Amino acid sequence: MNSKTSSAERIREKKKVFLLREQKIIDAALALFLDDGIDRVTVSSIAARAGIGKGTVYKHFLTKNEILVRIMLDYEESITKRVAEGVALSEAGESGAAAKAYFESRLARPELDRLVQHLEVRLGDAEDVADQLEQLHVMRRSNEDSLNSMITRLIDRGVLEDVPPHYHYLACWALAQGAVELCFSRSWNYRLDSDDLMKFITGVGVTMGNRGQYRNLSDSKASAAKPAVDNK
Amino acid sequence: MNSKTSSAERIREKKKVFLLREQKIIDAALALFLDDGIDRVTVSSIAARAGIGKGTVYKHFLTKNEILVRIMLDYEESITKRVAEGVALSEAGESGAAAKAYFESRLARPELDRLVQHLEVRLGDAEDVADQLEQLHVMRRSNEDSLNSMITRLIDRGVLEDVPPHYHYLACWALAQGAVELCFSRSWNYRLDSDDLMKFITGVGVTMGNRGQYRNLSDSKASAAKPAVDNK
Amino acid sequence: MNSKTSSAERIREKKKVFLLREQKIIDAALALFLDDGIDRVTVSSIAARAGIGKGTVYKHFLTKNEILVRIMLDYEESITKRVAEGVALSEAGESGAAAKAYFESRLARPELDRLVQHLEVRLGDAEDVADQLEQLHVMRRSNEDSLNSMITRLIDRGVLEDVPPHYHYLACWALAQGAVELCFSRSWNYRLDSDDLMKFITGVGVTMGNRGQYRNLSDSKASAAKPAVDNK
Amino acid sequence: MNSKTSSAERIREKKKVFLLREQKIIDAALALFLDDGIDRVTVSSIAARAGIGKGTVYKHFLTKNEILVRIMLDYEESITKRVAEGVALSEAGESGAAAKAYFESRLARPELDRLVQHLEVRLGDAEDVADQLEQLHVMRRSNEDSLNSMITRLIDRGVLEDVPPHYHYLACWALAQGAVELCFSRSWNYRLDSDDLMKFITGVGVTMGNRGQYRNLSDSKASAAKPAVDNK
DNA sequence: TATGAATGAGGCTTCATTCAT
DNA sequence: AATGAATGAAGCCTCATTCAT
Repeated sequence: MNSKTSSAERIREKKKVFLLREQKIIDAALALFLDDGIDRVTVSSIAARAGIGKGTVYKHFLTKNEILVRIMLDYEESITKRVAEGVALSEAGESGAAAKAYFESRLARPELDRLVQHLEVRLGDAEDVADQLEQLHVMRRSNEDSLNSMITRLIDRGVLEDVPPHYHYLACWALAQGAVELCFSRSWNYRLDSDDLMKFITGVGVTMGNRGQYRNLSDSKASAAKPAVDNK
Repeated sequence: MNSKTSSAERIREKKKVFLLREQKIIDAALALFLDDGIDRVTVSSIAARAGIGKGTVYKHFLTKNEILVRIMLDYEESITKRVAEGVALSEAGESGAAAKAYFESRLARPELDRLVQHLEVRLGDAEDVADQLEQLHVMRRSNEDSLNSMITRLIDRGVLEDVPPHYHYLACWALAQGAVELCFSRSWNYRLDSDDLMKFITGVGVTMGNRGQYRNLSDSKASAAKPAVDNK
Repeated sequence: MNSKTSSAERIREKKKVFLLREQKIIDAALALFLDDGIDRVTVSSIAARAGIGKGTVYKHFLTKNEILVRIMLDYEESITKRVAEGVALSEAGESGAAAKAYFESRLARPELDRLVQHLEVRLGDAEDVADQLEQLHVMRRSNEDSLNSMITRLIDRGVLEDVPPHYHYLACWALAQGAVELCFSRSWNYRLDSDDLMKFITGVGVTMGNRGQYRNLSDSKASAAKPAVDNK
Repeated sequence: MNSKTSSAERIREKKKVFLLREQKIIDAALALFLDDGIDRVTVSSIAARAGIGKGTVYKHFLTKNEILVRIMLDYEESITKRVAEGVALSEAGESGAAAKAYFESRLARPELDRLVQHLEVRLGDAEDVADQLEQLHVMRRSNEDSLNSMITRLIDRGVLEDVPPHYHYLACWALAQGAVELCFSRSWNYRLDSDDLMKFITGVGVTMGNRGQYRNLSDSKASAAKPAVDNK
């Protein structure tokens, strides 16, 4: 009996150690990606930073790519969670809460968000992690239904421009995506006050698509100059 | 006299052929990048696609990276040109023309715009081509002055939110950047009607930052929730 | 306790195997250099001759050049050791022992000595291995002090010509250097009896610079013709 | 008649121009070898330095190697000539004149002499210039007969040690060879007063092998210490 | 005749993955 | 179970030589 217990204990213990090490690998990889750039990270360096042997990494991940997707999945999960909270708030009446939550969560650690963006590009259509990538997309789309219904409601209430509901959150996604990239662009002189700048962009994101702002481009010449007035 | 002429002719002819071949290389590289993904393109494959020998590539470009920057510079040039036209229009009174030109030129060939974005990341801080990259940034910044004064005027006229002028065009940049990425994101179900979606986003871009839309996030709880109310 | 021992054993065993393989690489490189000439030796061929994979070579040496310096250092070490013994003998009274040891050690394997000379030239000022090359020179200079004092003593005793002490060992170095090259020169018909020839040269080396042999070249016309007479 | 003359003139003129250009190529190659090191010289760079096209180089030399041998042959010729003069002097009574001429001609431009040494190694047994290399060796050996008879006479007169005559000039060759290398060795601290040092070595070379200095190495322990005394 | 663009074999090096210990 | 030495495919770049103009 005792031996059984201790054996079960031991197994549980081992699993725990195993999981801890897995996390260690991911943390090491993440740190290296952020420090050195995607290109310069090798499986060797990850193992070294995690303080384990290179072969051990392959006990946890079948290929190097799996480490990458894992980082992406972990990140996406955290985003999804925060957005879900925002959506709940929105449905409770705060119309902008979802968008705000979305922006804030993606801009909370822009360097990480950007890394995930780039990892995704890098993976391209790697065959070995096709499944996990699909999983990632599923995750991202998981909010679509609730977003759609939320936005539809806002449209019905006249808050948002009456366009297909996904236009709104795709625009949001695009702006957030670009905002993250903006944090690291070398093409601009201003980068000091990025905090306030990000608040401005978030503000734009939260209100973008509000009624009265969408103009068909064909007549934008005439109307684009005066939307502020029109809204009154 | 005749011989002189023909000799000069010949030299000009050679230069033309040379430049044509250079363009051939760039086209081949571009096509491969778009078809196969950045990683899978090798100097060999570029040469093969261009129908020339591997060594010939190095008569035109000192390193592989130089091909990449060249693609970037060519693209940036076309963007810069179109934006300059838009800025001119804006100053002639059409307040949204600059932003519109910017969006339209970047969204004209989103796959190319995206490629350039990724090439830039890939290049990172490659020591060869550091100069050309700087040149690229200079090019991008070249519009800043005219943008700044244009926007300042719009702010003075009360069209745009009174924030530092660069907030406006950086937000624009971000949205365009994200919009491009959006075209290729596999995370969303809707991708059929992208034309109209892009118009919507362009519309957002053109009007973003117009007066009355920016709310300080510090009190966003209170205020962000109410634009919907205010609008009624 | 047993496990500890065996673990330590295993580590030691591994190190031994590792070092053996390293030696294998060096031996393979050495053999190839001597057989095929410096130019024709590639990392691939070294690996093949050592019976290992190309990549394995890079577990032991960071660059190809490091293999070269390693050969040089190993050789220099053996020379230095033998010369140090000779110097000790010299100081114990046998005035020519140092020079003799020097010549004998360099002429023991002239093909190897020559190889090292050429490797050094080939390395030129390769930036990798700059450190190791400096180490090599340090090693060579390490005997200078003891040589200087030894020779100074011989000069004081009237054995050697009274010139700056380093003249003597530099002349020695030069003769040895040339003697080695002589073994492989294709410019001369006689090469059969090289053993006896080398003894002759060694004899020259051992006695070169002994008193009465140095004539200032400025009046050599007059005097150089007569040492034969003087000696009688 | 006039046309014939002018045609012959023209041909002669052309040949002259052709030969001048050939010399230009050689000079360019030589300069580059000395400036940049053997490895870094390409056919392209030679052509550029000579101010002609790369293809033109191949009108004068069938392969790159032929340029190298040509440099070697030119140099050897100059040495041979000077030595022949020295030999003549020697036979006129100045016993050391040949050796002295030899040393002085080789040490006159040590960097060039060294270059030729290295070129020879680099060429190894290149098949394309095997003939010319043989020619080079023939040239070097061309003096052997006169050297042999000259030295034999000196041996008979008791000036030189009674060993096979070629021992003497091979030792000379070796010392000169080493002396040249010495000029460029990085292994020694002293390199300032090289002029005087070279005179010392030349002195050694001129008198090396004079009677009384050669000791069979088997009994060198006993005798090597006292030759100076013995000679008196 | 002089040219230099084109060629492609061949060199060095990196790194994801495997597998024997 | 953990390790890390071994592997070799694959990539970038150089340069002697050729040949069409």
